[in-house]
Amino acid sequence: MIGIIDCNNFYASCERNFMPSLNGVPVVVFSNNDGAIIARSEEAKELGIDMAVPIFEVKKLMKVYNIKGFSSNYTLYGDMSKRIKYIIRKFFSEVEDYSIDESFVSCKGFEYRDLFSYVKDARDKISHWSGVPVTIGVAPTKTLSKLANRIAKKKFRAIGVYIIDSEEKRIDALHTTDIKDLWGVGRRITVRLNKFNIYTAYDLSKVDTDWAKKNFSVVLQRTVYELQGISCIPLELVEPAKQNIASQKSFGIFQTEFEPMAEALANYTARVAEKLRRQGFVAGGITVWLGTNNFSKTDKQYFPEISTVCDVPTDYTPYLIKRAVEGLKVIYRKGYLYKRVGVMLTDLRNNYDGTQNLFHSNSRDKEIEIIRRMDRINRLNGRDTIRSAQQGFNHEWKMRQETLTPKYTTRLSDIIIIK
DNA sequence: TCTGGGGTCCTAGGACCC
DNA sequence: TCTGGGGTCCTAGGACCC
Repeated sequence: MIGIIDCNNFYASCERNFMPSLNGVPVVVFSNNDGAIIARSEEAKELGIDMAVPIFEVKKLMKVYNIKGFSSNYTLYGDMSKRIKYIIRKFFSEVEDYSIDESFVSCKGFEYRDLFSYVKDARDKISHWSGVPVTIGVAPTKTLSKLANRIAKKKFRAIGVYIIDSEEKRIDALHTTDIKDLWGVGRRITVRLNKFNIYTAYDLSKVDTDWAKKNFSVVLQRTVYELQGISCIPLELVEPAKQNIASQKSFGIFQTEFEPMAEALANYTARVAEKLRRQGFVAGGITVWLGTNNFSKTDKQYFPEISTVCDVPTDYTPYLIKRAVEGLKVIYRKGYLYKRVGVMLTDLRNNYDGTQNLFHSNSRDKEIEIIRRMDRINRLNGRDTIRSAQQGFNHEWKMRQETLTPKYTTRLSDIIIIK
């Protein structure tokens, strides 16, 4: 049996955890740049606030019902996630951290005790100790455990646990689930499946698995097997090495000129390079892209992209910034209203994999020393205390975050002392 | 006026190898 | 005049996830 532990309304619950006055009050969290809704408390859902709606469409509604809205605070959510996962490991020894707010756990070996009371106790303690309520679904496969979790949220909210442990419960869960709500079936596949008269998880569980592979893909074939109760998506207990690290952000206001965008790009590159070093990787390549506002019906659209290979795989920020800005120079055109710029470090490998380029002088040792000291100074004195000149100081492009809460758990200056 | 960001996996087709 | 078969690797694009 496999369990999925899912935090309820995670971002909204994190905000609420540090502001008890928000209990019982409708709360929403905005996407970066305060653009759209990405999390809602139960109360906000009941008031008809949908997921991914642009803020300007619900501004009125928010005012009328006094819905509290917050800019997303990923530093806070990331740290809360770490704490919750630490607690989860007190109750389950085999855990796959699946996303910021979800973990799959193995319930193998629990046949010898009362599975329900063990999971229920774990659920209550994880919720209580972390301050973020969680729900647990348990079933023979990952896909079915997701269904179980959904049922727990919809029908057994107060209990917070649902287990599919009989044929009867499996069939019932399949009948009451629409294919569009299935893990692994998105918008496109839903439309195509509907054309074959497949509307519920039950319909899909009845199709021939070879047919699913032939007409769709192995991905859908696996989903069909999993719905039938045959597990074929295993728990991944070891986190696979990252392949890419990327950063893109929308500008607070449209940009037209090269310089401010190069400045934004240099800053995003500095961020991904830090992340790269923290994880002990070097990057073999770098990709840069630009984009106009794809929602506009009247603006000219332009979404260029360029990929280059580093001379030597590296984690040296000044080099990466130089390459990124060179790339930007190639794809930038005057005359567009730009909405975002992005950068991705690709072809990641361990930094002890010391590939050397025959035609480059061996200056790597010096770079390592420089970057090590820079990271140390910035860690002690704050990010970007030492920065590349290209990163600038103006930052007129920076995203909107008008209702950002403090980084309660991670930044010294934000910790509130109660006397 | 105003619409997020960071990832992964799969597939088909082309280039290339012997 | 007539020109194979089996395989790998890479890339772009599509689809999905939270």
